[in-house]
Amino acid sequence: MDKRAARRVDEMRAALSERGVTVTRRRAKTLEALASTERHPSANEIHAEVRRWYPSTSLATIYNTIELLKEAGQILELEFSGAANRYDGRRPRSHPHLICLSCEAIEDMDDDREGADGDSLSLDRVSDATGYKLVRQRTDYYGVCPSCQAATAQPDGGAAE
Amino acid sequence: MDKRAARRVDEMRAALSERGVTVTRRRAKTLEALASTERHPSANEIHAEVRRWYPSTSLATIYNTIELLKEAGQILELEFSGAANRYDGRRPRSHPHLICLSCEAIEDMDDDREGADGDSLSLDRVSDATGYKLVRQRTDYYGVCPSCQAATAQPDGGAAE
DNA sequence: AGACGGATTTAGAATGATTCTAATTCGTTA
DNA sequence: TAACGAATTAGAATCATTCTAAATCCGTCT
Repeated sequence: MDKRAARRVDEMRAALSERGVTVTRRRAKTLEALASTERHPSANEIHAEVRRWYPSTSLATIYNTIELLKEAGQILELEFSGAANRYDGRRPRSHPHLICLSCEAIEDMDDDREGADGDSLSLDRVSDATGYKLVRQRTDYYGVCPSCQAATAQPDGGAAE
Repeated sequence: MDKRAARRVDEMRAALSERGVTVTRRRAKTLEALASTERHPSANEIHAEVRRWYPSTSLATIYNTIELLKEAGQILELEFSGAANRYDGRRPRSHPHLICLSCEAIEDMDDDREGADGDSLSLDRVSDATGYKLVRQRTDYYGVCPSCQAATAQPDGGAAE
């Protein structure tokens, strides 16, 4: 686990403790799984990871922990109807994602130098304009990622279609 | 059905026919249901509407028609994991929505005078910046709509919290 | 150490939207 | 009318998520 992930785990831990939630060993592993990947895992993938340490862990426990993290505002849930939801535990504030329709990869769009509150500013502006009391936003771009494009490219390498 | 809805139904019809899809009576009613409401109905709601004319209509037929419309780029699908998907048949191009977490209403955010291609410009820009071949985007704002705020307001009507 | 109590966890059942399947019906054309 | 392909139906299947009741864990007190 790199330094950034460790810092993130500490933040999540603190946020949970603050709400009176015990951070059990399984929960700790769940936090680690979330903090140490860029891949936006599904509940199943987190489950598989936690199971490597605690093989008896039930999927319900993973969902339970995810729910607690959501309540604490420490995780971003990306909903899909056909497929499993995906989770971003590294950057819990709303931010845009790039979603590959071919390989289902999900990438953060903003780079790491996110100055101040770029996002919430916009939330506030929209709240003012619409009268809604907004709490989060979702912005996602759907398409085909560069490596999937390469994988399906024509042999002649020319311009597409 | 107002003029705008009628025009929209014609567009959808044309788009389907162009692809060799027969527009049966059930399908026509489905188009009408989609074109004549601002409410972003779920498959179930569309089903209920179509059933008023053709009571034997199966839910599978609705999903089938939705699929055809998606392929023709004539409908916007808003996915949710816990709840049913909602559909926007009036404005099939990507555009932002306001989603009320309390009453589940979904409102279009842009007003009607959408000049040219505000959206796709942004899609192109992001495509260039990321190398993705993007085909659509999703932008949604989640919060509590004005009328739900009013419904839960304190009796004294003072500033919140 | 032993007992207690509340929180956590488990396994499996329940839920609900969506998709699939096989059989039936419909519409058109000959 | 017969025949064909497309559309439709009812119900089963799928699958992520949530629920439930029972079992387990863990810290605390005796």
